[in-house]
Amino acid sequence: MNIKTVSTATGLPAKTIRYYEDIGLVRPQREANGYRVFSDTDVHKLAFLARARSLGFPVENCRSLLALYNDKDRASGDVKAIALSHLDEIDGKLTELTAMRDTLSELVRSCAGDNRPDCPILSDLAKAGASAAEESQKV
Amino acid sequence: MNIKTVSTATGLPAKTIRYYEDIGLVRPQREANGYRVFSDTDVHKLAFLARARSLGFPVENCRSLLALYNDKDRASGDVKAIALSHLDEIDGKLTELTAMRDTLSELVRSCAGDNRPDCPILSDLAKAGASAAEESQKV
DNA sequence: GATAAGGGTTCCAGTGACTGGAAGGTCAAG
DNA sequence: CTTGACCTTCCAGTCACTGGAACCCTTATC
Repeated sequence: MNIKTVSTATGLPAKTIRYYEDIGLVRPQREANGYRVFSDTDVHKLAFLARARSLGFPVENCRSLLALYNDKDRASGDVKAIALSHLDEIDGKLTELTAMRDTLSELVRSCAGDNRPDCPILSDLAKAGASAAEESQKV
Repeated sequence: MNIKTVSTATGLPAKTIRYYEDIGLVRPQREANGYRVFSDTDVHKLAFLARARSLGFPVENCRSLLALYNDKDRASGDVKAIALSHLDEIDGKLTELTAMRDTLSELVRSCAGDNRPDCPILSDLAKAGASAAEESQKV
């Protein structure tokens, strides 16, 4: 299998597949002409990676997950630990994004959005107490 | 005002403030010794930027917002347009992250997380139909 | 045999928004 | 005169690709 076929099969851009080889996630064979040849195992690995990435796992987590997948003596606890910490990460981002959306949608709601210059959005951004200085106090 | 003071006042790391100067968001004066001197206006600008960034606006949006803020003949509609498109962006990310979290928390829930190797998380990642190939079909 | 289309290859640079670190200049206090 | 806390610039690294240039290989067609 050449790279284009694998790209179509896994949904990963060819560039990404080459990148994954660069960082040692897959090691396809080479033909005499230098072309990569992917085995079914390679394709399976890449599909695994694509799925893990689509769940937002960082590449280094994907590497660990792949290693665990290939380790028949693994403990599912190790896998779960990675997943849990990633879930935590996601929950943190969700909290942050939700706060942003709430603030922002309120600002958008309150802005006339016409030809006049008065703008509650800009007023909010400029208002003294709202800077990140206070945000950082929280931590 | 020197950079440390401004950093404390705005909550922005000194490195970030220098970076903002690099990309032309602020233009502090210089003392004879080469030190940056920030006026109240500079500090106000930086606080504005900090607040806008904390709402997730990309730096280039911040630049536009700052320009609109300084333009007394602005139309609030221009501000609102930027905010709306950013809100859209955020909503997209929220949707994506929520989907990830739902999938992931279900997987975590179903995994024993003990010393045995059986792991529904890995099974899911490895399962054929779930690759990003199908995800990309949706688009 | 020339050529064009559609593969493949490598390598370099850029993305966003910083962040870390090295190497060195400045300043006030003791 | 030294210490320590400032300040400066510049270079490299982050993350996970992505774009593009420059070039090679294969197959089909003229």
